[in-house]
Amino acid sequence: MSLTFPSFRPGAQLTQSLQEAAAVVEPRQRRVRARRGEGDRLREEILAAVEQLLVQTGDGEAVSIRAVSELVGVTAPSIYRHFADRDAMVRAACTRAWERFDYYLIEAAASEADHFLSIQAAALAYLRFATTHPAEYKVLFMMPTGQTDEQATNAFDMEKSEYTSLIHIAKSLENAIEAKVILAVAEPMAMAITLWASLHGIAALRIAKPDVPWPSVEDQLDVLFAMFATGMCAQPPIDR
Amino acid sequence: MSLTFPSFRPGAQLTQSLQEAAAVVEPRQRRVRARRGEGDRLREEILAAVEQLLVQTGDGEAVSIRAVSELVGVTAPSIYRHFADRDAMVRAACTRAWERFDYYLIEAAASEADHFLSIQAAALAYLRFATTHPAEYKVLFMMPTGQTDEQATNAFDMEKSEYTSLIHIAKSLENAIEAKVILAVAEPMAMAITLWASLHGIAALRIAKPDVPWPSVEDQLDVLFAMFATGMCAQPPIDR
DNA sequence: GGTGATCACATAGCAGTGTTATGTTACTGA
DNA sequence: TCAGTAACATAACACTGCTATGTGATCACC
Repeated sequence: MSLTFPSFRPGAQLTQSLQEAAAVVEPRQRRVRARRGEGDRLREEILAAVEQLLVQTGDGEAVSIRAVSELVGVTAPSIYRHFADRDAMVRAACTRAWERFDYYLIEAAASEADHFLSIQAAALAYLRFATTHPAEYKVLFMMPTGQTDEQATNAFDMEKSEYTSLIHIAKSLENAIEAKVILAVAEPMAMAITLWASLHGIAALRIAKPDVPWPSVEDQLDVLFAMFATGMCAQPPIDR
Repeated sequence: MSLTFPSFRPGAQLTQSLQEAAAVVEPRQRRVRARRGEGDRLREEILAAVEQLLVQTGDGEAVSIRAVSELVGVTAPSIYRHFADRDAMVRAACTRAWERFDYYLIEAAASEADHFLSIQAAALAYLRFATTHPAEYKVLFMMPTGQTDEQATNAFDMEKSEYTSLIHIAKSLENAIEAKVILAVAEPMAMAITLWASLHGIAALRIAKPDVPWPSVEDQLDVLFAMFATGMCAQPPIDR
Protein backbone atom coordinates (compact mmCIF):
# COMPACT_ATOMS: atom_id res chain seq x y z
CA MET A 1 0.00 0.00 0.00
CA SER A 2 2.53 2.58 1.05
CA LEU A 3 5.32 3.26 -1.41
CA THR A 4 8.72 2.43 -0.05
CA PHE A 5 11.73 4.15 -1.45
CA PRO A 6 15.22 2.68 -1.37
CA SER A 7 16.25 3.27 2.20
CA PHE A 8 19.27 5.52 2.47
CA ARG A 9 20.43 5.82 6.08
CA PRO A 10 23.52 7.99 6.35
CA GLY A 11 24.96 10.01 9.16
CA ALA A 12 24.65 7.49 11.99
CA GLN A 13 28.29 7.72 12.96
CA LEU A 14 28.64 11.32 11.88
CA THR A 15 26.29 12.65 14.52
CA GLN A 16 28.29 10.63 17.00
CA SER A 17 31.40 12.61 16.17
CA LEU A 18 29.37 15.77 16.65
CA GLN A 19 28.60 14.73 20.20
CA GLU A 20 32.27 14.24 20.88
CA ALA A 21 33.19 17.50 19.24
CA ALA A 22 31.70 19.35 22.21
CA ALA A 23 34.76 19.30 24.41
CA VAL A 24 34.00 18.41 28.01
CA VAL A 25 34.90 21.24 30.35
CA GLU A 26 35.67 20.36 33.94
CA PRO A 27 34.45 22.83 36.55
CA ARG A 28 37.41 24.52 38.19
CA GLN A 29 37.90 26.65 41.28
CA ARG A 30 40.27 29.15 39.75
CA ARG A 31 40.75 29.59 36.06
CA VAL A 32 44.16 30.48 34.69
CA ARG A 33 43.74 34.00 33.46
CA ALA A 34 44.18 34.46 29.72
CA ARG A 35 47.17 36.50 28.70
CA ARG A 36 46.78 39.78 26.91
CA GLY A 37 45.57 39.20 23.37
CA GLU A 38 44.37 35.72 24.19
CA GLY A 39 40.91 36.84 25.23
CA ASP A 40 39.27 34.53 22.69
CA ARG A 41 40.44 31.55 24.71
CA LEU A 42 37.71 32.17 27.28
CA ARG A 43 35.19 32.62 24.49
CA GLU A 44 35.97 29.17 23.19
CA GLU A 45 35.75 27.66 26.67
CA ILE A 46 32.37 29.34 27.16
CA LEU A 47 31.03 27.91 23.90
CA ALA A 48 32.28 24.44 24.84
CA ALA A 49 30.56 24.72 28.22
CA VAL A 50 27.33 25.87 26.59
CA GLU A 51 27.39 22.89 24.23
CA GLN A 52 27.94 20.57 27.18
CA LEU A 53 25.00 22.09 29.05
CA LEU A 54 22.86 21.92 25.92
CA VAL A 55 23.45 18.18 25.70
CA GLN A 56 22.85 17.71 29.44
CA THR A 57 19.70 19.81 29.78
CA GLY A 58 18.36 19.31 26.27
CA ASP A 59 17.00 22.81 26.31
CA GLY A 60 18.59 26.08 25.37
CA GLU A 61 16.40 28.00 27.81
CA ALA A 62 17.83 25.98 30.68
CA VAL A 63 21.38 27.11 29.98
CA SER A 64 21.95 29.93 32.44
CA ILE A 65 24.83 32.36 32.47
CA ARG A 66 25.70 31.43 36.03
CA ALA A 67 25.80 27.72 35.22
CA VAL A 68 28.08 28.38 32.28
CA SER A 69 30.35 30.69 34.23
CA GLU A 70 30.64 28.19 37.09
CA LEU A 71 31.45 25.41 34.66
CA VAL A 72 34.19 27.46 33.03
CA GLY A 73 35.51 28.71 36.37
CA VAL A 74 34.78 32.38 35.92
CA THR A 75 32.27 34.86 37.30
CA ALA A 76 29.01 35.55 35.55
CA PRO A 77 29.67 39.13 34.36
CA SER A 78 32.82 38.00 32.59
CA ILE A 79 30.60 36.34 30.01
CA TYR A 80 29.45 39.77 28.85
CA ARG A 81 32.90 40.70 27.67
CA HIS A 82 32.57 38.07 24.98
CA PHE A 83 28.83 37.98 24.28
CA ALA A 84 26.24 40.76 24.20
CA ASP A 85 23.69 38.78 26.19
CA ARG A 86 22.57 35.26 27.07
CA ASP A 87 20.76 34.68 23.79
CA ALA A 88 23.80 35.68 21.75
CA MET A 89 25.91 33.22 23.74
CA VAL A 90 23.54 30.29 23.26
CA ARG A 91 22.92 31.11 19.63
CA ALA A 92 26.64 31.30 18.96
CA ALA A 93 27.10 27.79 20.34
CA CYS A 94 24.17 26.44 18.33
CA THR A 95 25.27 28.17 15.16
CA ARG A 96 28.69 26.62 15.54
CA ALA A 97 27.16 23.18 15.93
CA TRP A 98 24.92 23.75 12.95
CA GLU A 99 27.75 24.96 10.74
CA ARG A 100 29.64 21.78 11.57
CA PHE A 101 26.58 19.76 10.61
CA ASP A 102 26.07 21.70 7.39
CA TYR A 103 28.99 19.85 5.89
CA TYR A 104 27.29 16.52 6.50
CA LEU A 105 24.04 17.82 5.00
CA ILE A 106 25.86 18.62 1.76
CA GLU A 107 27.67 15.32 1.93
CA ALA A 108 24.40 13.41 2.32
CA ALA A 109 22.96 15.13 -0.73
CA ALA A 110 26.10 14.39 -2.75
CA SER A 111 26.06 10.73 -1.73
CA GLU A 112 23.30 10.00 -4.22
CA ALA A 113 23.67 10.63 -7.95
CA ASP A 114 19.93 10.48 -8.62
CA HIS A 115 18.36 13.87 -8.05
CA PHE A 116 15.33 12.58 -6.21
CA LEU A 117 17.28 10.24 -3.97
CA SER A 118 19.73 13.06 -3.30
CA ILE A 119 16.95 15.27 -1.97
CA GLN A 120 15.60 12.40 0.07
CA ALA A 121 19.01 11.71 1.57
CA ALA A 122 19.46 15.35 2.54
CA ALA A 123 15.98 15.39 4.05
CA LEU A 124 16.77 12.35 6.14
CA ALA A 125 20.03 13.90 7.29
CA TYR A 126 18.08 17.00 8.26
CA LEU A 127 15.64 15.04 10.41
CA ARG A 128 18.46 12.96 11.87
CA PHE A 129 20.24 16.07 13.08
CA ALA A 130 17.07 17.59 14.48
CA THR A 131 16.19 14.49 16.49
CA THR A 132 19.71 13.78 17.73
CA HIS A 133 20.44 17.43 18.59
CA PRO A 134 17.06 18.69 19.77
CA ALA A 135 18.52 21.44 21.96
CA GLU A 136 20.50 23.03 19.14
CA TYR A 137 17.65 22.62 16.69
CA LYS A 138 15.22 24.18 19.15
CA VAL A 139 17.38 27.25 19.63
CA LEU A 140 17.95 27.76 15.93
CA PHE A 141 14.47 27.14 14.56
CA MET A 142 11.97 27.20 17.40
CA MET A 143 13.01 30.32 19.27
CA PRO A 144 11.67 33.67 18.11
CA THR A 145 14.19 35.96 16.40
CA GLY A 146 14.06 39.23 14.55
CA GLN A 147 11.12 40.30 16.67
CA THR A 148 12.80 43.53 17.70
CA ASP A 149 10.81 46.65 16.92
CA GLU A 150 13.45 48.45 14.87
CA GLN A 151 14.77 45.24 13.38
CA ALA A 152 11.62 44.85 11.29
CA THR A 153 13.01 47.42 8.88
CA ASN A 154 16.31 45.57 8.67
CA ALA A 155 16.83 43.53 5.55
CA PHE A 156 16.21 39.82 5.85
CA ASP A 157 19.62 38.11 6.02
CA MET A 158 19.47 34.79 4.21
CA GLU A 159 23.13 34.14 4.95
CA LYS A 160 22.26 33.31 8.54
CA SER A 161 22.96 29.71 9.44
CA GLU A 162 19.29 28.99 9.91
CA TYR A 163 18.65 29.34 6.24
CA THR A 164 21.57 27.49 4.71
CA SER A 165 19.45 24.33 4.71
CA LEU A 166 16.78 26.17 2.76
CA ILE A 167 19.33 27.18 0.15
CA HIS A 168 20.52 23.58 -0.12
CA ILE A 169 16.99 22.33 -0.69
CA ALA A 170 16.25 25.03 -3.23
CA LYS A 171 19.38 24.24 -5.22
CA SER A 172 18.68 20.52 -5.15
CA LEU A 173 15.14 21.14 -6.36
CA GLU A 174 16.35 23.41 -9.14
CA ASN A 175 18.78 20.76 -10.30
CA ALA A 176 16.07 18.12 -10.24
CA ILE A 177 13.68 20.38 -12.15
CA GLU A 178 16.31 21.17 -14.77
CA ALA A 179 16.94 17.45 -15.17
CA LYS A 180 13.19 17.02 -15.60
CA VAL A 181 13.09 14.55 -12.72
CA ILE A 182 10.73 16.76 -10.72
CA LEU A 183 7.80 18.77 -12.02
CA ALA A 184 7.73 22.47 -11.27
CA VAL A 185 4.25 22.58 -9.74
CA ALA A 186 5.30 25.95 -8.35
CA GLU A 187 8.37 28.17 -8.32
CA PRO A 188 11.45 26.25 -7.11
CA MET A 189 11.91 28.55 -4.12
CA ALA A 190 8.26 28.17 -3.11
CA MET A 191 8.58 24.41 -3.40
CA ALA A 192 11.77 24.51 -1.34
CA ILE A 193 10.07 26.52 1.40
CA THR A 194 7.21 24.04 1.43
CA LEU A 195 9.52 21.04 1.67
CA TRP A 196 11.56 22.77 4.35
CA ALA A 197 8.41 23.62 6.30
CA SER A 198 7.23 20.03 6.10
CA LEU A 199 10.55 18.74 7.39
CA HIS A 200 10.55 21.35 10.12
CA GLY A 201 7.01 20.40 11.08
CA ILE A 202 7.98 16.77 11.53
CA ALA A 203 11.10 17.70 13.49
CA ALA A 204 9.47 20.39 15.62
CA LEU A 205 6.48 18.28 16.62
CA ARG A 206 8.71 15.36 17.58
CA ILE A 207 10.80 17.67 19.77
CA ALA A 208 7.91 19.58 21.33
CA LYS A 209 5.70 16.52 21.90
CA PRO A 210 7.96 13.64 22.93
CA ASP A 211 5.04 11.90 24.63
CA VAL A 212 3.40 11.21 21.27
CA PRO A 213 4.18 7.68 19.98
CA TRP A 214 5.66 8.96 16.72
CA PRO A 215 6.52 6.62 13.88
CA SER A 216 10.20 6.35 13.06
CA VAL A 217 11.81 9.26 11.27
CA GLU A 218 12.36 7.01 8.26
CA ASP A 219 8.70 6.02 8.08
CA GLN A 220 7.54 9.61 8.44
CA LEU A 221 9.87 10.66 5.65
CA ASP A 222 8.65 7.82 3.44
CA VAL A 223 5.05 8.94 3.85
CA LEU A 224 5.93 12.58 3.20
CA PHE A 225 7.81 11.76 0.01
CA ALA A 226 5.11 9.33 -1.11
CA MET A 227 2.55 12.12 -0.81
CA PHE A 228 4.83 14.63 -2.48
CA ALA A 229 5.92 12.26 -5.22
CA THR A 230 2.71 10.57 -6.30
CA GLY A 231 0.23 13.11 -5.00
CA MET A 232 -2.93 11.93 -3.34
CA CYS A 233 -5.68 13.01 -5.68
CA ALA A 234 -7.57 10.34 -7.57
CA GLN A 235 -8.38 12.90 -10.26
CA PRO A 236 -6.10 15.75 -11.28
CA PRO A 237 -7.13 18.72 -9.13
CA ILE A 238 -7.13 21.00 -12.19
CA ASP A 239 -10.38 19.31 -13.23
CA ARG A 240 -12.21 20.39 -10.12
CA MET B 1 2.63 27.14 -14.01
CA SER B 2 1.49 26.79 -10.44
CA LEU B 3 -1.89 25.16 -9.96
CA THR B 4 -4.41 27.42 -8.33
CA PHE B 5 -7.27 25.91 -6.43
CA PRO B 6 -10.59 27.66 -5.90
CA SER B 7 -9.82 30.13 -3.15
CA PHE B 8 -11.84 29.53 -0.04
CA ARG B 9 -11.20 32.20 2.57
CA PRO B 10 -13.32 31.67 5.66
CA GLY B 11 -12.90 32.66 9.25
CA ALA B 12 -11.96 36.31 8.82
CA GLN B 13 -14.64 37.57 11.15
CA LEU B 14 -14.59 34.48 13.32
CA THR B 15 -11.07 35.10 14.61
CA GLN B 16 -12.18 38.64 15.34
CA SER B 17 -14.80 37.38 17.75
CA LEU B 18 -12.11 35.28 19.40
CA GLN B 19 -10.10 38.41 20.14
CA GLU B 20 -13.10 39.99 21.82
CA ALA B 21 -13.84 36.83 23.75
CA ALA B 22 -10.83 37.54 25.95
CA ALA B 23 -12.54 39.75 28.47
CA VAL B 24 -10.51 42.83 29.37
CA VAL B 25 -9.59 42.83 33.03
CA GLU B 26 -8.91 46.17 34.67
CA PRO B 27 -6.12 46.23 37.26
CA ARG B 28 -7.59 46.88 40.68
CA GLN B 29 -6.16 47.90 44.02
CA ARG B 30 -8.28 45.62 46.14
CA ARG B 31 -10.22 42.71 44.77
CA VAL B 32 -13.59 41.80 46.23
CA ARG B 33 -12.93 38.54 47.93
CA ALA B 34 -14.87 35.60 46.52
CA ARG B 35 -17.48 34.13 48.76
CA ARG B 36 -17.18 30.62 50.07
CA GLY B 37 -17.82 28.14 47.26
CA GLU B 38 -17.18 30.76 44.59
CA GLY B 39 -13.45 30.13 44.42
CA ASP B 40 -13.65 29.40 40.71
CA ARG B 41 -14.48 33.05 40.12
CA LEU B 42 -10.85 34.00 40.68
CA ARG B 43 -9.79 31.14 38.42
CA GLU B 44 -11.84 32.59 35.59
CA GLU B 45 -10.47 36.09 36.23
CA ILE B 46 -6.94 34.70 36.15
CA LEU B 47 -7.56 32.98 32.82
CA ALA B 48 -9.03 36.17 31.37
CA ALA B 49 -5.99 38.12 32.55
CA VAL B 50 -3.64 35.55 31.05
CA GLU B 51 -5.43 35.79 27.70
CA GLN B 52 -5.17 39.56 27.81
CA LEU B 53 -1.44 39.39 28.53
CA LEU B 54 -0.99 36.77 25.81
CA VAL B 55 -2.47 39.16 23.26
CA GLN B 56 -0.44 42.09 24.58
CA THR B 57 2.94 40.38 24.84
CA GLY B 58 2.44 37.86 22.04
CA ASP B 59 4.46 35.33 23.98
CA GLY B 60 3.44 32.83 26.61
CA GLU B 61 6.86 32.96 28.23
CA ALA B 62 6.42 36.66 28.91
CA VAL B 63 3.29 36.11 30.99
CA SER B 64 4.57 36.18 34.55
CA ILE B 65 2.64 35.17 37.61
CA ARG B 66 3.24 38.54 39.21
CA ALA B 67 1.93 40.39 36.17
CA VAL B 68 -1.19 38.25 36.16
CA SER B 69 -1.74 38.61 39.88
CA GLU B 70 -1.32 42.38 39.71
CA LEU B 71 -3.76 42.58 36.82
CA VAL B 72 -6.36 40.58 38.70
CA GLY B 73 -5.73 42.46 41.94
CA VAL B 74 -4.42 39.58 44.00
CA THR B 75 -1.06 38.48 45.36
CA ALA B 76 1.17 36.10 43.46
CA PRO B 77 0.90 33.04 45.73
CA SER B 78 -2.89 33.11 45.44
CA ILE B 79 -2.50 31.85 41.90
CA TYR B 80 -1.23 28.55 43.24
CA ARG B 81 -4.56 27.76 44.87
CA HIS B 82 -6.05 27.44 41.40
CA PHE B 83 -3.11 26.27 39.28
CA ALA B 84 -0.28 23.89 40.04
CA ASP B 85 2.37 26.13 38.49
CA ARG B 86 2.90 28.85 35.92
CA ASP B 87 2.88 26.49 32.96
CA ALA B 88 -0.41 24.94 34.00
CA MET B 89 -1.94 28.39 34.23
CA VAL B 90 -0.78 29.51 30.79
CA ARG B 91 -1.65 26.19 29.21
CA ALA B 92 -5.14 26.32 30.69
CA ALA B 93 -5.73 29.71 29.10
CA CYS B 94 -4.41 28.54 25.73
CA THR B 95 -6.37 25.32 25.83
CA ARG B 96 -9.53 27.27 26.49
CA ALA B 97 -8.84 29.52 23.52
CA TRP B 98 -8.11 26.52 21.34
CA GLU B 99 -11.25 24.69 22.36
CA ARG B 100 -13.26 27.74 21.41
CA PHE B 101 -11.55 27.78 18.04
CA ASP B 102 -12.08 24.07 17.51
CA TYR B 103 -15.70 24.78 16.71
CA TYR B 104 -14.68 27.03 13.84
CA LEU B 105 -12.25 24.44 12.54
CA ILE B 106 -15.09 21.93 12.25
CA GLU B 107 -17.31 24.57 10.74
CA ALA B 108 -14.70 25.42 8.10
CA ALA B 109 -14.44 21.76 7.11
CA ALA B 110 -18.21 21.44 6.92
CA SER B 111 -18.53 24.55 4.78
CA GLU B 112 -17.40 22.63 1.70
CA ALA B 113 -19.25 19.60 0.38
CA ASP B 114 -16.35 18.41 -1.74
CA HIS B 115 -13.99 16.27 0.32
CA PHE B 116 -10.81 17.80 -1.03
CA LEU B 117 -12.01 21.37 -0.67
CA SER B 118 -13.21 20.55 2.82
CA ILE B 119 -9.74 19.48 3.87
CA GLN B 120 -8.26 22.55 2.25
CA ALA B 121 -10.72 24.82 4.04
CA ALA B 122 -9.88 23.26 7.40
CA ALA B 123 -6.17 23.59 6.66
CA LEU B 124 -6.60 27.27 5.88
CA ALA B 125 -8.58 27.79 9.07
CA TYR B 126 -5.77 26.07 10.97
CA LEU B 127 -3.13 28.39 9.54
CA ARG B 128 -5.36 31.41 10.05
CA PHE B 129 -5.68 30.64 13.74
CA ALA B 130 -1.98 30.00 14.15
CA THR B 131 -0.99 33.29 12.53
CA THR B 132 -3.66 35.41 14.22
CA HIS B 133 -3.11 33.81 17.65
CA PRO B 134 0.63 33.15 17.66
CA ALA B 135 0.95 33.27 21.44
CA GLU B 136 -1.68 30.61 22.05
CA TYR B 137 -0.37 28.47 19.20
CA LYS B 138 3.17 28.75 20.50
CA VAL B 139 2.21 27.57 23.94
CA LEU B 140 0.15 24.64 22.69
CA PHE B 141 2.41 23.32 19.95
CA MET B 142 5.87 24.83 20.32
CA MET B 143 6.51 24.39 24.02
CA PRO B 144 7.88 21.08 25.29
CA THR B 145 5.39 18.93 27.20
CA GLY B 146 5.35 15.41 28.61
CA GLN B 147 9.08 15.59 29.15
CA THR B 148 8.76 14.71 32.84
CA ASP B 149 10.78 11.71 33.91
CA GLU B 150 7.93 9.64 35.33
CA GLN B 151 5.48 10.91 32.76
CA ALA B 152 7.21 8.92 30.05
CA THR B 153 5.47 5.81 31.31
CA ASN B 154 2.10 7.59 31.26
CA ALA B 155 -0.15 6.70 28.37
CA PHE B 156 -0.27 9.18 25.52
CA ASP B 157 -3.52 11.13 25.86
CA MET B 158 -4.93 11.90 22.44
CA GLU B 159 -7.91 13.67 23.99
CA LYS B 160 -5.71 16.63 24.79
CA SER B 161 -6.71 19.76 22.95
CA GLU B 162 -3.49 19.81 21.01
CA TYR B 163 -4.48 16.72 19.10
CA THR B 164 -8.11 17.42 18.27
CA SER B 165 -6.99 19.01 15.03
CA LEU B 166 -5.12 15.82 14.17
CA ILE B 167 -8.30 13.81 14.71
CA HIS B 168 -10.23 16.19 12.48
CA ILE B 169 -7.68 15.84 9.69
CA ALA B 170 -7.60 12.08 10.01
CA LYS B 171 -11.38 11.80 9.80
CA SER B 172 -11.54 14.12 6.80
CA LEU B 173 -8.87 12.08 5.06
CA GLU B 174 -10.68 8.84 5.79
CA ASN B 175 -13.87 10.24 4.36
CA ALA B 176 -12.06 11.41 1.24
CA ILE B 177 -10.34 8.06 0.84
CA GLU B 178 -13.63 6.21 1.22
CA ALA B 179 -15.14 8.46 -1.40
CA LYS B 180 -12.16 7.61 -3.61
CA VAL B 181 -11.32 11.31 -3.97
CA ILE B 182 -7.93 10.82 -2.38
CA LEU B 183 -5.54 7.94 -2.90
CA ALA B 184 -4.35 6.06 0.15
CA VAL B 185 -0.64 6.35 -0.52
CA ALA B 186 -0.20 5.37 3.14
CA GLU B 187 -2.36 4.63 6.14
CA PRO B 188 -4.88 7.45 6.74
CA MET B 189 -3.47 8.22 10.17
CA ALA B 190 0.07 8.40 8.79
CA MET B 191 -1.14 10.71 6.04
CA ALA B 192 -2.96 12.83 8.61
CA ILE B 193 0.17 13.15 10.72
CA THR B 194 2.13 14.18 7.65
CA LEU B 195 -0.42 16.79 6.63
CA TRP B 196 -0.61 18.07 10.18
CA ALA B 197 3.18 18.26 10.42
CA SER B 198 3.34 20.20 7.16
CA LEU B 199 0.75 22.69 8.38
CA HIS B 200 2.55 22.99 11.69
CA GLY B 201 5.84 23.55 9.91
CA ILE B 202 4.41 26.44 7.93
CA ALA B 203 2.80 27.95 11.02
CA ALA B 204 5.74 27.39 13.35
CA LEU B 205 8.32 28.86 10.99
CA ARG B 206 6.19 31.92 10.35
CA ILE B 207 5.86 32.46 14.10
CA ALA B 208 9.48 31.75 15.03
CA LYS B 209 10.98 33.68 12.10
CA PRO B 210 8.87 36.78 11.54
CA ASP B 211 11.78 38.53 9.84
CA VAL B 212 11.55 36.19 6.86
CA PRO B 213 9.53 37.69 3.99
CA TRP B 214 7.07 34.80 3.89
CA PRO B 215 4.53 34.43 1.09
CA SER B 216 0.91 34.81 2.12
CA VAL B 217 -0.66 31.95 4.05
CA GLU B 218 -2.96 31.32 1.11
CA ASP B 219 -0.09 31.07 -1.35
CA GLN B 220 1.85 28.73 0.92
CA LEU B 221 -1.17 26.51 1.29
CA ASP B 222 -1.73 26.50 -2.47
CA VAL B 223 1.83 25.30 -3.06
CA LEU B 224 1.56 22.65 -0.35
CA PHE B 225 -1.66 21.25 -1.75
CA ALA B 226 -0.34 21.44 -5.30
CA MET B 227 2.63 19.30 -4.28
CA PHE B 228 0.44 16.94 -2.29
CA ALA B 229 -2.26 16.72 -4.94
CA THR B 230 -0.30 16.35 -8.16
CA GLY B 231 2.96 15.10 -6.78
CA MET B 232 6.19 16.44 -8.19
CA CYS B 233 7.78 13.45 -9.87
CA ALA B 234 7.99 13.43 -13.64
CA GLN B 235 8.02 9.64 -13.58
CA PRO B 236 6.19 7.52 -11.00
CA PRO B 237 8.68 6.96 -8.20
CA ILE B 238 7.81 3.27 -8.12
CA ASP B 239 9.82 2.90 -11.34
CA ARG B 240 12.99 4.12 -9.73
C1' DG C 1 63.67 50.07 34.74
C1' DG C 2 59.89 52.66 35.89
C1' DT C 3 55.11 54.10 34.31
C1' DG C 4 50.81 54.72 32.47
C1' DA C 5 47.39 52.39 29.60
C1' DT C 6 44.38 48.71 29.03
C1' DC C 7 42.94 44.00 28.65
C1' DA C 8 40.80 40.49 31.38
C1' DC C 9 38.70 39.64 34.66
C1' DA C 10 36.18 40.00 39.87
C1' DT C 11 32.85 42.25 43.44
C1' DA C 12 28.59 43.94 44.66
C1' DG C 13 24.16 44.69 43.67
C1' DC C 14 19.63 45.65 41.24
C1' DA C 15 15.25 44.16 39.51
C1' DG C 16 12.89 40.51 38.26
C1' DT C 17 11.32 35.56 38.31
C1' DG C 18 8.80 30.97 40.15
C1' DT C 19 7.71 28.86 44.27
C1' DT C 20 6.87 27.68 49.25
C1' DA C 21 5.90 28.02 54.25
C1' DT C 22 3.17 30.25 57.12
C1' DG C 23 0.03 33.69 58.81
C1' DT C 24 -4.68 36.01 58.55
C1' DT C 25 -9.10 36.96 57.37
C1' DA C 26 -14.13 36.07 56.53
C1' DC C 27 -17.73 33.20 55.88
C1' DT C 28 -20.57 29.01 56.94
C1' DG C 29 -22.68 25.26 58.95
C1' DA C 30 -23.77 23.27 63.28
C1' DT D 1 -21.87 31.34 69.39
C1' DC D 2 -18.05 29.11 67.72
C1' DA D 3 -15.05 25.98 65.49
C1' DG D 4 -13.72 24.80 60.82
C1' DT D 5 -12.16 26.01 56.59
C1' DA D 6 -12.10 28.32 52.06
C1' DA D 7 -9.81 32.20 50.24
C1' DC D 8 -6.75 34.77 50.41
C1' DA D 9 -2.08 37.77 52.17
C1' DT D 10 2.97 38.20 54.10
C1' DA D 11 7.52 37.12 54.03
C1' DA D 12 11.14 34.98 52.17
C1' DC D 13 14.14 31.68 49.49
C1' DA D 14 16.73 30.55 45.50
C1' DC D 15 17.30 31.63 41.16
C1' DT D 16 17.65 34.48 36.87
C1' DG D 17 19.77 38.26 33.41
C1' DC D 18 22.28 42.18 33.60
C1' DT D 19 25.13 46.49 35.04
C1' DA D 20 28.20 49.76 37.41
C1' DT D 21 32.34 49.71 39.26
C1' DG D 22 36.64 48.04 41.20
C1' DT D 23 41.22 45.47 40.65
C1' DG D 24 45.25 43.28 39.13
C1' DA D 25 48.26 41.59 35.63
C1' DT D 26 50.49 42.55 31.43
C1' DC D 27 52.04 45.25 27.69
C1' DA D 28 54.21 49.22 25.00
C1' DC D 29 56.84 53.12 25.63
C1' DC D 30 60.08 56.69 27.40
